Amino acid sequence: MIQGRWKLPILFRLYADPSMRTLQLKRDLPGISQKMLTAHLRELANDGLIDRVDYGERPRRVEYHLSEGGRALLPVLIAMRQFSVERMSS
Amino acid sequence: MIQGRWKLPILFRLYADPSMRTLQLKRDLPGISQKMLTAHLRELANDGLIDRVDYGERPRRVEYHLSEGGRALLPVLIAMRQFSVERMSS
DNA sequence: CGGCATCCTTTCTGATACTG
DNA sequence: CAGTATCAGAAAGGATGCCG
Repeated sequence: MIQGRWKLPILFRLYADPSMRTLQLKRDLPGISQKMLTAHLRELANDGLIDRVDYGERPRRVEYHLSEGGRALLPVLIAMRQFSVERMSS
Repeated sequence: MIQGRWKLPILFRLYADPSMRTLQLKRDLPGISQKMLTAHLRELANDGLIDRVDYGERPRRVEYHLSEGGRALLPVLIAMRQFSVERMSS
């Protein structure tokens, strides 16, 4: 489920910020393409890790956040962050 | 570092069994090809997550195990396993 | 604004045959 | 036994233009 160039960056972003709009995510993930952003968001949603909320407004407004199932992944993200911290200081 | 079809399976295997020979790994990872096994093992070793020990015997004997740096990844693996358990039962 | 469709390139993976 | 080399197909990723 987390295989993919931007899966973890997206999840970490939604971990830091509970609710993000599409364009916000795009801005906060320098280098990601529109295509991969939507593709990965769709996959994450299909896997039940994130929720997608379309407010049906004009202009469109779509928000993403970690789902309940996705929050079960938090221990993994936290452990990953800890790992990266340890790795930097060694 | 864990991106790749077999990276996590390999790491979990070395987590369960502290020392594994190449052919053992191949046997315990049904479907992996010789190429991907050695490629991934080399990458994991280059990233400092596993140690590779070549005993220089004939026939050859090469063993792999989690390195000290790789054991720093254990909390991640444990959290992942917990996640998968929770996911199954829901 | 958010997303699709298309095209193109790169990367990844697997099958097979071969070496010391 | 462990690893390499080569080839071919599949998959992933990026750039661009278009739509409601």
